[in-house]
Amino acid sequence: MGDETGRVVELLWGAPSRPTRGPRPSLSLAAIADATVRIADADGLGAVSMQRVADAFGVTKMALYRYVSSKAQLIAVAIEAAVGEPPVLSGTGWRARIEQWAGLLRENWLRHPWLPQATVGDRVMGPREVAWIECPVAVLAEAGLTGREQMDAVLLLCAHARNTLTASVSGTQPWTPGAGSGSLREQLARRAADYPAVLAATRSGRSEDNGWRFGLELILNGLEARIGRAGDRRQAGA
Amino acid sequence: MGDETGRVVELLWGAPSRPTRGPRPSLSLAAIADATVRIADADGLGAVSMQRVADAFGVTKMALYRYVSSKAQLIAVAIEAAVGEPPVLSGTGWRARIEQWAGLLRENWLRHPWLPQATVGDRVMGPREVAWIECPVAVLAEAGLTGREQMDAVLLLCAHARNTLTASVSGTQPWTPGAGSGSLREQLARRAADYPAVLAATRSGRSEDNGWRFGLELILNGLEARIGRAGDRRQAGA
DNA sequence: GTAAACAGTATCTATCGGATACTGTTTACG
DNA sequence: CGTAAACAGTATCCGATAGATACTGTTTAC
Repeated sequence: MGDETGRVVELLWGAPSRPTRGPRPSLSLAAIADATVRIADADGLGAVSMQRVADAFGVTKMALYRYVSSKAQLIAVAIEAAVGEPPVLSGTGWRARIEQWAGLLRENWLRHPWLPQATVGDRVMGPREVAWIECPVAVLAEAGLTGREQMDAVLLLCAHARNTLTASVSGTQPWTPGAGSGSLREQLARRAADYPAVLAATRSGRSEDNGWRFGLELILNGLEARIGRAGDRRQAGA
Repeated sequence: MGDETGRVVELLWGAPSRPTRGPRPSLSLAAIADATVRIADADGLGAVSMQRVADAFGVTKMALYRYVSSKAQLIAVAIEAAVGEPPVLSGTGWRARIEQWAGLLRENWLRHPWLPQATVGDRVMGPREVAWIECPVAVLAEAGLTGREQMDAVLLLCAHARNTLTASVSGTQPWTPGAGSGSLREQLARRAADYPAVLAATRSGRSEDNGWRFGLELILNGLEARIGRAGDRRQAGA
C-alpha cells in the first residue's frame, strides 16, 4: 500500500511536473481524466477500461501509463475531475446550509451516476473532494458539534446520498412490481405468510426519490436535537 | 435482464429440483455457496473467481456452471448463505428492538466484511435477506409509520451500517495519521489554509466505530420524533 | 552536433467470465 | 434386461482485461 498510495497522493496533490527533455506529451492528465469521466457518464464505471480511454485519443492503451501508473489512479483522477469545484453555500443558519450542500452533492452525483459507487471504501481523496467535505464540516463546527461529530454527520449524509442513488431502478427489488412471471414480488406474494410487513409496506411502491428527503430530514432533525443540547451545554458551562 | 433475473429468482426462491436420470451431482448449491463465503471471508470479494471456487472442490470451473449460470448467481447464493437466519428480537418497545436488530446486522456484516459491498445496487434478494428486512419493518409498522417510511427508515439504517463498515481502515483518509511522507494528512497540513475545518475536526482521529453509534442514535432520535407525531395524528384523527 | 531523456508502440503474459463440444455415467423405460 | 435419453464433469477455445517489457523515434540540454 505504501508505495501505491504515495504515488496516488503525489498525482492528486503534487504540483504538475514540467520536465524539459524529450518529445512533448501529446496528452494531458486533465484530458485523460475528462475522457474517462465522459465514458463513465455514458456507459457506467464498468465500461471504463484502459483500452477504451486510449481509443478516445487514438493511442495505444500503454501510452496512458505515461500519465497514470494503474487503473486505480485513472479512476482517482476521474473522480477528482467529476466532483468539480465545491459549492459556496448561501443559506442562513446551519440547517439551511447543510440542506443546500446535500442537495448540491446529490445533484452532482445525479450528473455522474457512477460517482456514488466509485467513492466507496479506501481511497485517496483529492483536493476538490476534500474541499467538498470541508464546507459542511465548517458549518457544523460553527453550529457547535465536536470534531468527531462533524465528520460522522457529514459522512452519514454522504452515505445516505450514496444509498438513495445506488438503490434499485429496475424491477429486481421487493418494492418494484416486476415483470410478471419470475419477479421477486411474485415470490414474496407466494410466501405472503412469511413476509406480511414487507408486502404491506411495499404495496404502493417505493418513494420516487428512494427515501432521500425522508432520510435527510430525519438526519437533520437528529442533528438539530444534538446541536440544541450542545448549545445548552455551552451556555451552562459559560 | 428479464431472463437473467428470472433465473436468479428461481435459484434463490424456487424449490430445489430433483431430476432422476443421469449421474449424481458431486457438488451441491449449498456447498458451493459455503465455499464461496469462505473464500470471500478469507481474502475478500475480489478473490472470488470461478476458478478458485472450483479449486476448493477439485473440479473444473466449468463444472460450477451446472449449479449456477453466471458469477452473479454465484455471488447471489453466497450472499444468501452469509446473511444467515434472521434474528428474533427480544426487546420491549420499537426503539430497543430496532437498536437490537441494527446491532445484529452490524455484527453479521463484521463477520463477513465483504457483505456490505456485495449488497449494493440492483440485485435479487433471497428469502433470508428479505426476512432480515421483514423484522424491522414489522416493528416500525407497529410503531405507526407509513409503509414508505418503514422501508425508507430500514434502508437508511442499512446504508448507515454499510457505510461505517466499508469506510477506511488503512491510512488513506484525512482522519488517519498516515505513514509519514506521502500521506494524505500531510498534504492537508501543507494546505492548512484551504482545509481548516477538516483539519481541526480530524485532529483526534476518527471515532473507533466510524460513527456507527453516533449515526444510529441520530436516526433513532429522528424516528422517535416522527413516531411521536404520527401517534399524535392518530390520536387526533380517532 | 550529439547523447540523454522521454513519448508512444508492439508484443507478451496471466487471469478473468463464459461458450461449445466432448466423454463417461446413471437410470427410466421399452 | 438392455438400450437410449438425460445428465455430470472435462477439455478446449474465445475475447476482454490489467499490466510488464523491450523497442523506436523524437526532442532538447549541454
